[in-house]
Amino acid sequence: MARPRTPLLSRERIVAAALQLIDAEGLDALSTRRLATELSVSGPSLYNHFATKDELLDAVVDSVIGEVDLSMFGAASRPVPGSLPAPMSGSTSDGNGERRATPWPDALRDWARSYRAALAAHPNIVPVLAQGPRRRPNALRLADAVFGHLVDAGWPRGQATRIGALMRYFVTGSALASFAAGFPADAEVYDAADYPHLGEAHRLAGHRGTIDEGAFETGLEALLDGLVLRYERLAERS
Amino acid sequence: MARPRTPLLSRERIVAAALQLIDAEGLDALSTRRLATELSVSGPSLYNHFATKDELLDAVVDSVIGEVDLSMFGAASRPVPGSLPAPMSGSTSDGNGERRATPWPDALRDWARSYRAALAAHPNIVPVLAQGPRRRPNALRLADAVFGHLVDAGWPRGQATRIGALMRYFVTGSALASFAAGFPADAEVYDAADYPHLGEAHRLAGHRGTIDEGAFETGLEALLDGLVLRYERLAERS
DNA sequence: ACCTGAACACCGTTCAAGT
DNA sequence: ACCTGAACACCGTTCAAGT
Repeated sequence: MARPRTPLLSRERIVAAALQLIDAEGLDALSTRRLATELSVSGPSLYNHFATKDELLDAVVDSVIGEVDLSMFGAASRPVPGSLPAPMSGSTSDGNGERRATPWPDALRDWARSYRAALAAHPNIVPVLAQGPRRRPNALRLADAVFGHLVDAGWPRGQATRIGALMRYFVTGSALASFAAGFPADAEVYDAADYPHLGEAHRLAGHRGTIDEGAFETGLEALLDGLVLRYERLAERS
Repeated sequence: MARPRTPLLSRERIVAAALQLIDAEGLDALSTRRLATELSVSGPSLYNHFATKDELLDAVVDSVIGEVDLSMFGAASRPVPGSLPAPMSGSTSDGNGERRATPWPDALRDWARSYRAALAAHPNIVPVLAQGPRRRPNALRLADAVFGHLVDAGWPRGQATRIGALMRYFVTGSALASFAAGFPADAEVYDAADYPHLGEAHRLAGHRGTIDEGAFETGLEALLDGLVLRYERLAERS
């Protein structure tokens, strides 16, 4: 066949197929040869669009991060060329055309939920994603939006950095793997002599959705309460 | 050579070499053939000691979790056969020989720090470890100790489960990857037009130790403050 | 019981060749 | 520019053979 008149592949098509494969069968199932087969081309064809498998993975990760809503920070959530700019819902206009920024705890809460939802939809790729923004544009935009909003809200830059970090810790940790599903459903595992308090642990996996979401929400609200406390102490000193 | 009089390998030696390889060169560098070479044996030899590579990885993960201090919960931290039982430092004896359990926020704080330290020493294996306890004895002991302590402290079982989960989210998230090191040290990356607030981000990687630890400590204390608030509300209602 | 080499079905990546 | 098949140096795992 050699070169067709209209290209068989595109970066977008490759990224979408890769994500689908990772979601369905895990990170280990993504091989360049398998992916190529899925796309009905030969293995080496992919190298016309990505220099290495790592570069492809970077693109997959950034496409997932692109799904995170950043509008509460007054930023467009997606830098995809040609896409419409998002409305500035991070600031609400009052009757006089003035803008009020979303209070930072509310912005952080909404963002964290959207962040978790985007990642939890693709848990198998979270280990790659957690490596940080690196040179991935959507990940850098996310970091920029969070940091900028916190600084604008009055947090010192050093504190704002730490808050961005600890929020990422919590969200990526919660999306990396289900807590409840980590406990085998087989009651035989939990020998009372070895694990006296895990007698009911075999029931956890059956409720994984509610347990994981409950833990995330409890942790998120506790974290925000603790940060509000620190913010108030900050104000007292000035 | 065939079978030697004294075995060349043991599970312990294999696990130690595997962890060393993962720490030094990453999870991808661990191949059964490479590991065998490191141990001066041929590839298939490992299959006399572990049924699969996954089983070997499970053993590596559990050896890391075995390093986590659980003594603040009044539990031995390591179930290794033949090891001495840890002192019951989770309860402190007073002058009358009575035992007082460590207050749960203090126990949780000490445990979280030890947990993070153990994982942060081996970040490359955290994605595997975050899959949950499964059938790994040290991981099950850890879950048992945390849950038991919280329930004994008066937390309802459902809440205790969620707290165990959200603590794991935060600790694994913080150990999975450095926040600071995720930002390239190259100032060229942070185009002011695209990322208006990241003008100093290229300096982050240089301070990775202090930034990551500061974020962890801030998040941990905020989380504990938020949980104490909830614990007080719990007491009010009864 | 515990090691070996040979073998099988895979990998990521390079490269010359085709249009 | 974009695809192909052949090739290279790797994988995890099985298995018959050796002591």
